Amino acid sequence: MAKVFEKKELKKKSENLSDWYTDVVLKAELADYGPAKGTMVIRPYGYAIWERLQHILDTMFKEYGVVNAYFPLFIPYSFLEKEKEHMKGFSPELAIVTHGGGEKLKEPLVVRPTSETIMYHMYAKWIQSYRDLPVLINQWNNVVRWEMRTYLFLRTTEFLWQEGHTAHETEVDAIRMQEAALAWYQKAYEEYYAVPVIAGIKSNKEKFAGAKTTYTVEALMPDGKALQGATSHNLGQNFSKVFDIKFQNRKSQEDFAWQTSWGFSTRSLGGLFLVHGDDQGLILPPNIAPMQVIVMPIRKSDLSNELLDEYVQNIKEALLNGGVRVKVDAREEPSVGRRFNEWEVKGIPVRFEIGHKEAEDNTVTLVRRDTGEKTVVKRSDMLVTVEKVLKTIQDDLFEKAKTFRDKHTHEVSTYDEFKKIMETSRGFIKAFWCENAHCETAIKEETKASTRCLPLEDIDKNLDGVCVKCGAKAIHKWLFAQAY
RNA sequence: CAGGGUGUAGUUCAGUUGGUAGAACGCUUCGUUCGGGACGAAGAGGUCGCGAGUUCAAAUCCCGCCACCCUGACCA
Repeated sequence: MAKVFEKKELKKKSENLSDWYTDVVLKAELADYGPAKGTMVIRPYGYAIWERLQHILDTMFKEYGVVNAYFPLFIPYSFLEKEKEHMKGFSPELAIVTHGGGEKLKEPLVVRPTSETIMYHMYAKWIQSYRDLPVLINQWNNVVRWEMRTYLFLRTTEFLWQEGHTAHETEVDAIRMQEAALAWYQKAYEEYYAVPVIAGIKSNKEKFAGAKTTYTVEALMPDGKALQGATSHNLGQNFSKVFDIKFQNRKSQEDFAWQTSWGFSTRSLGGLFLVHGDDQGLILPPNIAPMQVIVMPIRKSDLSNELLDEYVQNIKEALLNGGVRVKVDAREEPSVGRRFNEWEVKGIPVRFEIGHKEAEDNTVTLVRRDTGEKTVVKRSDMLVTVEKVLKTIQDDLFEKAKTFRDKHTHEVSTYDEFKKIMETSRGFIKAFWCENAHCETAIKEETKASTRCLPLEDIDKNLDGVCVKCGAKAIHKWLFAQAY
């Protein structure tokens, strides 16, 4: 097993997850605190990760036929009031502009917490006929929700996301869209973030304000709390009826559009960082890492370094041509040990150490960030080996996270077991629930665990059980956890 | 909003009974180094969170305010 070099200044993940998280986000230069409360600056390294994710999701959206657009940041206050549930859900966390240009506004403007209302106002103008459908529009933007307490990436006053908003002829079409979005999110988490998720449907209490149903992907964090990774909503005709999105259908009848909305935010990055890091810092899965390989030339002052530099350049070009995202760290300072540490904190999956030895032997020394394992690789095998190692790291990280998740998923049949787990290791709990909101609220108050979802794979199972809380008839095992 | 904590150099912090500002790391320059946080020399850097007060004198004492962090309720 490879030697592990301890970080002197970094807080230990193994001791306190939340201290470690804050520390690593700042030291890896992912983000910094903004001057106004609850705001966050996403620094270039953190933003590069977000840009990768944007590219990945955006490609999937476009293949499906979703197009991008941009809608205004400001929404007339009255728009929010139109859909009752939507208003009720969002009113406590709205930022409202009351003055502009030195004058009090006649109608206050809401800084968008989400764009259903303003987009659907426009959709009503654009949609007349079934021939205008479907409308599949996404926007990459920022939204503001005035949270009481904020946390880097996981909960900030302003956050970045994409919000897809669609209108369809039939509910079947809408549900197909809703499911497609959920599948994209699952894929982003599992294949790129290497974070296993459970896809399911939200309870009435937990669903999006104004939605008919909400799909979610839920991930388990190392402290046993769950992160709602992304959501996809079937809005039914709730919004089309209040925003008057009417069209004439194929039978020449007037009908309201069937709608969906779906979103994936920078919160997901918080989950990504929490899941994979260790006491040495971040570990980024190769598929999402902006830099997959960091090449470190190791110079000698008593030798000419010309050949070494040339060899390093040659390696870099070969990697780039092979489609590997690579950066060379040829800085003279600080010393090499410190630079190793910097890149480890940043979680670059693979490091190449290239000194005179490697340059002479036509090799590279390859070091895995996740295991610390060092191997000497022949120049001729380099590209194939790197690709293999990157894939192995990606798979290993996913498996490791999945093993943890499965180990911390408990099926319980009694409320005592339920409470005991919540008091100790936490994690996911699968238990029968009668689907009555009273029990859901009581469980949350008593154990902090809320329903996360009814896993999709269990929806069609009609089991014969009793509610873990009240003992009434229950047909589904729901997934519970304390939420982030 | 409630509870806890903290505000002094870029960062982390020390600063005794009130006496006029310190350390470490970081930063800059020069030189020697580089296979796991190197070393030497020289340097730059402060409205002690803000306001009012007590005092000959306040980082230090009193009063008020503000900001941020952590823990809860809310939430993607």
